[in-house]
Amino acid sequence: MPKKQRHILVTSALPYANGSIHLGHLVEYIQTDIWVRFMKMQGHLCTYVCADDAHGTPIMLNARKLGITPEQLIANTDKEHRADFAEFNIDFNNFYSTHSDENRELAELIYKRNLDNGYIDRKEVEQFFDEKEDMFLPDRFIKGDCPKCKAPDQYGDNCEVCGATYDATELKNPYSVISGEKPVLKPSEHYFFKLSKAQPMLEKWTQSGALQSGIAKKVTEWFKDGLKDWDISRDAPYFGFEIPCAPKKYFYVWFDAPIGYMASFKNLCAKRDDLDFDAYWNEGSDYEVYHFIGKDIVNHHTLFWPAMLEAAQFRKPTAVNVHGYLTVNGTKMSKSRGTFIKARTYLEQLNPEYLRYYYAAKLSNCVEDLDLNLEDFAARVNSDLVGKVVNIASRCAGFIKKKYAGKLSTTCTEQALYDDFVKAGSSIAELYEQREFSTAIRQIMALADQANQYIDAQKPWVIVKEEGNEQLVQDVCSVGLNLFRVLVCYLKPVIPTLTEQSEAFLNIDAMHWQSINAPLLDHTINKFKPLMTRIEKDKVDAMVAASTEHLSANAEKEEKSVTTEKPGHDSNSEKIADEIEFDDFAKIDLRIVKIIKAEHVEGADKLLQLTLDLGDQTKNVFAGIKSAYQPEDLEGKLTVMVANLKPRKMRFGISEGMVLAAGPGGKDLWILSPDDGAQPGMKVK
RNA sequence: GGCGAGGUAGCUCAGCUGGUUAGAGCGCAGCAUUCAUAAUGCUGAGGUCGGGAGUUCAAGUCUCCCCCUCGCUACCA
Repeated sequence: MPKKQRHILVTSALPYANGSIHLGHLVEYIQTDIWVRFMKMQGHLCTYVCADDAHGTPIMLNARKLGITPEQLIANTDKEHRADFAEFNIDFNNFYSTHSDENRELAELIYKRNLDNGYIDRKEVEQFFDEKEDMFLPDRFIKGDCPKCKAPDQYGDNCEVCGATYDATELKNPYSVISGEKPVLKPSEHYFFKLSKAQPMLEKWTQSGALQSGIAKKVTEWFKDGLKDWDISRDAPYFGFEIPCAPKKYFYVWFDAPIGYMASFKNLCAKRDDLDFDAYWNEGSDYEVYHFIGKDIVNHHTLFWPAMLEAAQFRKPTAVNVHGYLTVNGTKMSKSRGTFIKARTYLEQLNPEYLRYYYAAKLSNCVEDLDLNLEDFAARVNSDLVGKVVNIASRCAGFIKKKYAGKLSTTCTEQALYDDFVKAGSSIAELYEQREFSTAIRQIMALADQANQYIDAQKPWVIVKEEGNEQLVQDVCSVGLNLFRVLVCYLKPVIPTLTEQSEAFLNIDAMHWQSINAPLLDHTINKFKPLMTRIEKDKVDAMVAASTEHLSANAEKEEKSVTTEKPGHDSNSEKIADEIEFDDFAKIDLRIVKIIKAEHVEGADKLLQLTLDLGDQTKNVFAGIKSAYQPEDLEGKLTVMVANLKPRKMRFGISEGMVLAAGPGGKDLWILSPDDGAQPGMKVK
């Protein structure tokens, strides 16, 4: 029965135009592409758009390094990305760029409406500035020593060694990655999107069923402390769009990136009569819009983006579908292990449909990570696709071709079996729609087993030897090929190329979901050619070898420290840290201080606020020692502090250093005290 | 430290609202078969369902505690 045709717009996250597509990216594009192909097979008007995310400082600087313009850089990347996607059969209806006229117009329009509706604020902020390069530095372009574990050369947002997150201004010995100079703090006026104003709407929308339950729950955490306004401007020089009426101020790349979804679609609408931009995007539209994204950008798509849309009187997404990360052989992708595999490296060795199938066989609608176990990958694909599915055609085709001139029987002798296969389609369709691909695949493979069992039970290779069985052999093999046709139809969203070749072999038109309702009878097929060959281990090995980068000893150590050891909690078993130079130690200015005031902090469970006398000055320090000390017990005591620790903004004020204490925590915590005679301000050395 | 997700056969994973001897595929062992790209079919071995306690007539499935993995987050200075 014909269902109502739905109008569906689907997007995958925009790949950044500063790097190559790798197998991690492909989880998302393959997941989305399968879903879209399925929807199209159902007869819906489903449109899949994407674009390169082309703006931002990294692109600007990388272009500069290569001695080309950012426009040239993104044009090169565009070409590369398109080629990779095309070979992986990612069938975008449009692949565009955020650096486009449509995107500029839409970004300006959305910004203007946001402004008119009172969602834009201006505030002065202090940021690191590279005086030599004459530019403000994003977090990733400032490095320094981790304020927590002191690991050198850490980025301005978080430490890859100990995992701490912090503001760039907290880094010790900061330097600009671009010039190497020490950055200075400089004020600048920034434009903010008032996310706080959208919070009531978001609290409702995020719990309305548009998100997976796990994601919806996580999002509620962000609401607890109130949403912070979002900085959407960057100062020149910046590769992006200038903000209207704000010279030298540019839209932050993350502001115009999601607008790129709309821009790509708008660009497509101009080329197609059957797509009306407004019908999809105007407030109150009952057409469907879905975003497929990874779990790393949930906040952008569940908070910023719907808020921007709401504040610009556009409709919000129907749903945001989040998937997990890819791991390879059970761990994070790693360059030194050769598991950071680029799309192109894969394509040089292996058939893209292998990967599409393997991902499909493991994807569900949950946010769980997906593991590409390379051994399992080969075993699974070889067994399922080559051994089971393709084998059905292969073992029947010969008889039909040789003995019956390629002609299938005029009747189906196993109508009940065939009908079972057709019936299974509704459950499989439901699973595809729900993005439960792994379950769908399992059901399809169970059918493939049944088909092989049927052929095995009939043994056409035996009966063919007896006189008078001509019709029976033809019937059995015709049933086999008809079952094969159903299987391939169900797999079509996953392995479109194999399906296409099968359609050519079966001599039929491109299949849609209803094509297999009745078996092929009295129909001539073409010669069978191997549809898919097995994955050879050498190819997988070659791919890993080609992906293996031999890192410098230093980088390798860094990578190791990320994946293995974490700081232990048991103080007694804590290993002595790596050896340091005296100079490293000398950087730490330890001083004797007198606690002249100690008090409780309103609203803090663990902190005490200490006022410390260093002789010639006093410092304010928040210390997490409330569990072990009463304020009155501390006042008047001498202790030791790190006096040159960079001040850190905490929830309750600025902390200008730290006092030293030992112990596992809780009540077992002891601050240090000097022997009698030490005076406040004395340097500890 | 808090929150979330997860820990089920060698591998990849199913197990809904608690209910008979815990499942599938792959791998492995044996048998059959040789139409098919060494493909297929049958049979079998393999798990104290992360650990412990509890609720219950009954727990992989519910509660509590603990351990491990992965995220996010913090009063981490």
